Amino acid sequence: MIRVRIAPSPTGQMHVGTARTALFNWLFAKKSNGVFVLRIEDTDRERSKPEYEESILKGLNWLGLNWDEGPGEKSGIYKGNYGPYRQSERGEIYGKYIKSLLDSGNALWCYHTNADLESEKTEQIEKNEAPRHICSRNSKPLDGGVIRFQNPGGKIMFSDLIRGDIGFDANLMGDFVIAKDEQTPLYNLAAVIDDWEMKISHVIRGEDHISNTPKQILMFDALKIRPPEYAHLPMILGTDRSKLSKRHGATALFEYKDMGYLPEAMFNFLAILGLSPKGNTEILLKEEIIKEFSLKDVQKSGAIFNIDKLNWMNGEYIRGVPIDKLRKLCLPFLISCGYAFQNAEFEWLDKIIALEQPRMKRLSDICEGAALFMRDKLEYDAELLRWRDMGNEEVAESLNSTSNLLADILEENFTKENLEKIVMPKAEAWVGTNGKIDRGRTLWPLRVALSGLKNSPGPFEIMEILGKEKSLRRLREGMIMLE
RNA sequence: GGCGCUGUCGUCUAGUCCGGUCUAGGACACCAGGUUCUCAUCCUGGAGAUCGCGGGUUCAAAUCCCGCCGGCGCUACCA
Repeated sequence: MIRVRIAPSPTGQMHVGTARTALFNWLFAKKSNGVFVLRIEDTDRERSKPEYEESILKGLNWLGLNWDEGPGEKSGIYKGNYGPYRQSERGEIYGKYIKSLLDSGNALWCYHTNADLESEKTEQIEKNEAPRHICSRNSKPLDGGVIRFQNPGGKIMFSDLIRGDIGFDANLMGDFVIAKDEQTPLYNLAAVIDDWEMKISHVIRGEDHISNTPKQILMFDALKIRPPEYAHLPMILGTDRSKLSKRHGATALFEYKDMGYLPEAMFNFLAILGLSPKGNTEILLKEEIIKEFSLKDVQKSGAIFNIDKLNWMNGEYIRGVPIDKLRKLCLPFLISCGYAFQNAEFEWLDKIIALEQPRMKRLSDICEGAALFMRDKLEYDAELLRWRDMGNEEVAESLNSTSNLLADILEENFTKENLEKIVMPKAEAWVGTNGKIDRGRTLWPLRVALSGLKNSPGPFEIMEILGKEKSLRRLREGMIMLE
């Protein structure tokens, strides 16, 4: 039975790296009909915060990475997921193992002072040796103290599912600390115990854990239990190739949600970051991603988080969303930039959204797109109305004649098709000295007067949404600006 | 410093195990042309990688061997 886990520590907002690790674990589990477990590693009581745990659970939920078991009840806020395992609630289990390690002599109390340890370390570094502390039973018992693993030394080898054989010299690691006291294990011990207790078959985690692996294997051996398989994923990098961090921009999953990225796009993007799909397309359905997933195909080197590609991919996903659903997704963004809509206005809003859809890379782009329809008075430079070598009077004349044409159309016939049928013949009637039709003489001033923008959707689409009265008013205002 | 991981277009990668089919393929970004004015979408095309560097083996190396260099990670009573 394949059993995997994601074991984040709630010491910050959910990171995209954590999301990627979770995704790969989830994919591996789904692919092999296994079980995906969520374990909150909150043994560091100082830094762990409930709000960060919530960020993790919600983040997993947002991406659709549901976990398959947990000690708690299925809870409403996480859409029917179980409460997570928390290391802070498993002290008794750890205590049992720590005691057995102490009893068997595989671990012992160490009472060396920080100052002693520090000077020992400095000395070792000066001698170009690996910094490590080897502790013996002769240390003088004082208050405080920590529990150290009695490192038997030797060579440790393990076969990484992504990188192949990796070897370490255990003698270089010294007697590392495994617990603060008999109830409080540190990360490495807690992970070993939980992975065993939870029958985890494969540990799929970030590359930054490679050097923890030999220590964990040593403890598995001391406990006479079998270690899981390991797979270490490459890191997600910032543009300077260092581990993705805040100075590179957004690192929290929810920052991306708040910027208007769709979970489906994020899922797809994260899933192909560091590997490449077989076909020529990288836009893949969730089912296809699961079907194609294989740890063997995962790249070994770190991958830069390429925001350009995410933007493109998000745009692709936005284009695939049905309008009524896209409206629901856009509404919060519209509200946050100060636009409110009644239910009765949704039909009208939908037209705007449909128009902006091919232009959007992020949901937040809808604000800018909707602005030209929402504003009462457009503000732009009259210069913008001029097409090529046209003078102000020519532009005003163009606007005026178009305006006259439009005035004869009934309000209910203000549709893109109708408007086009009536205005286009005028636009095509103007032929330059070179014998070429110059539609721009009609269409450019018209579109600018309607939108106030250098770049915008077409004039007919805009007019359909604006309606007759508003459209004509904007043309008048344009003409006034030219005087 | 020590230990470990890693190195193909700007970026993500295919190819490396089993050397020739690789004048190195795809995706994003970029550039150009086309599609009713601009933008976006869409379509077509283009540019872009002496396969980190140096040796060696071979008729033949991105692919095998050796050396070097670079990048990153870990080096906590954090996880």
